[in-house]
Amino acid sequence: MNLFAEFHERIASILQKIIVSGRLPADLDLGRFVVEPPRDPSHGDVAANAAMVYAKEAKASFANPRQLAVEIAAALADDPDVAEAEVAGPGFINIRVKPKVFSRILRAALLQGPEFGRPAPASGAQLKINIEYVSANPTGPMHVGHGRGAVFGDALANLLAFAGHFVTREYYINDAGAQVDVLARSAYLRYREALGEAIGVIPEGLYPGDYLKNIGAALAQKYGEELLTRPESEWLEDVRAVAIDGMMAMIKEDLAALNIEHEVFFSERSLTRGAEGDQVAAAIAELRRRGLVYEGRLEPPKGQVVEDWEDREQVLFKSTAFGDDVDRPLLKSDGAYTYFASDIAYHKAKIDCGYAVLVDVWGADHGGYVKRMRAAVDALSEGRASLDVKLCQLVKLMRNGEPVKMSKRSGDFVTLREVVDEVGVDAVRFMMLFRKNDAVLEFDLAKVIEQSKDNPVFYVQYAHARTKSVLRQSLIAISGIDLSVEALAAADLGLLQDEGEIGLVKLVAQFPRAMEAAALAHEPHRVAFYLHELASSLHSHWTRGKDQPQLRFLNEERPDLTIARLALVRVLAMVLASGLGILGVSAPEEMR
RNA sequence: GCACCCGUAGCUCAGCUGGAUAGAGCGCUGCCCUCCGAAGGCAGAGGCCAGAGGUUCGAAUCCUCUCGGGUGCGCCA
Repeated sequence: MNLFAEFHERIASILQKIIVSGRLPADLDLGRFVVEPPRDPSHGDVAANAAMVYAKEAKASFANPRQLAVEIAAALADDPDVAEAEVAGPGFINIRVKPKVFSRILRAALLQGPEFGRPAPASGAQLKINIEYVSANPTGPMHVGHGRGAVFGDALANLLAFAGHFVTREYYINDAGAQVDVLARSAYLRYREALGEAIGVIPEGLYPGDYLKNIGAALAQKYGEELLTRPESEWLEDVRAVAIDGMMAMIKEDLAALNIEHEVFFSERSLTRGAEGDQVAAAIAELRRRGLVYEGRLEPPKGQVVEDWEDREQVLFKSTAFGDDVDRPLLKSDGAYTYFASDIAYHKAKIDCGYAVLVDVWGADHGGYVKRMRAAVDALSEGRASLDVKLCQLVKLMRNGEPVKMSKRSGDFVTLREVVDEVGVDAVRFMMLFRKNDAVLEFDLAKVIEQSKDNPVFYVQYAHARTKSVLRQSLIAISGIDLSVEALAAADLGLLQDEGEIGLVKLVAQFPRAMEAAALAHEPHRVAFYLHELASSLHSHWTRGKDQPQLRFLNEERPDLTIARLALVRVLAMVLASGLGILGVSAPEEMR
């Protein structure tokens, strides 16, 4: 039940009648106006801009937007839910709803529980969505930047699932490029070390991290000294496989520490070595069939020196036909596929799976790659699928306002795991979601564990704990009280008349709309900000009970009012828990 | 040189796919605990929304240009 969506429908049907009467054009797009909570509460509960949006189309029959607004408002006044509908400013329609509407919403929220805010399945808006995130190279442990993409992708997946979509969480394993060969060589060195050899300093060009020692040991365990005497060409493949498996196991552990679990791990290597043959070749052939692949030359990039530029004829994808800046090569000079070619095949596989929406979560340093990827998806899907690439900006790790030194020395950097272990999952997840994905994030290790109002994680969790505290308290203070959903739903919710209570109810009424908007925009941070606002409103109302005891939730002289208030408190607890659940952050019962 | 992202209070950031007098936290000033959890709240000061044009009933939001910061620019992934 979404109050604002309901009024959008009602106003649309009023407009429809005006259309039938011939005073508005028949082809009017009734989705263009918005119905929203007004920023200023004195403007009422619901505001619509329909009259102004259609001012141009209404010109023939209405002298000005206000006149159209007056007609709409007059029609709305007959609505049994409307207490008052008036026209303000250049043509805003401000609606004040009857108290029973809020009682109804509160009751619906109680009865729907965790389902509150989820669009009805009948809305027909469910999409098959694939969201690919993390996809860190399997060559080392994840750092904090990876963590941001991981948390963002995971919360977005939760959000889209909450919004009723069919969501698949996917990880693309870059196990085919040159860097996994480097990984294999690095692991081989550790293997020799594990067998007792003194390997000295790790040579330039190999991964130096200590985390490879385990892989070396595993190799020694599995192969004994067997690989020592063989040439690289004979051990590379096996060592690589073991190393990649080991790295992926490590990455999965790091993700598990953040409560993240992917459903699909898609191997880049499988695109060319899998059961389905060479899917990259197939994808290129597909594009070629559509006349989007040709042999040609590229200009060297201007404004920067490319030392070993070799002007040669190459196989190009005509991505400029889909908005890219230049056409992109599909084959390297040695004849192997470019990474882009593999990625085209990978996205083709997702499209062929029937996904209507593809979401890729990347680091901001891959921004230059977005246009060509979207071009490829547009070319291959022919409108059946859309691609949204979400770029996550970097994370600046701080401690008490001072940047944390990231030593460039061999493999010595702050890992994601270290941060999670230090401050906890909830703090990491919430803080990374309390910022827009494309804004640089300052992450202060000291502040996120501070238990005060300037730490939004605790601020919101504390609000939830407080609601639970009241419910616990009520059981002690009022003997025989029934806190079941059914009993609370039967309360006379019209007794909630204090402005603080009404403000809270109104925020609850906005929850479905806020979640829907966040899902539509692919912006989970909006969930975090909604929760922060709700928490703030609760804390504020709570403190009013200090000076005005009659405002406290528990009022022994007014059992009917107390039950109504507890119904509100229970809904608040549920909405907070629901929102925190989308973010993947826990909702503690108490925080003493 | 080109493309993409960012520029909002002293600091860190929101601003609900164009709405009404631009918001929050920190910091600063002054307040509120015999009382459901003060890990909280209230009040005040603080802004040419980088700048200039344009689009329209209406712009922090959309378009163009300028300035400033970041990222990237066949064969790396």
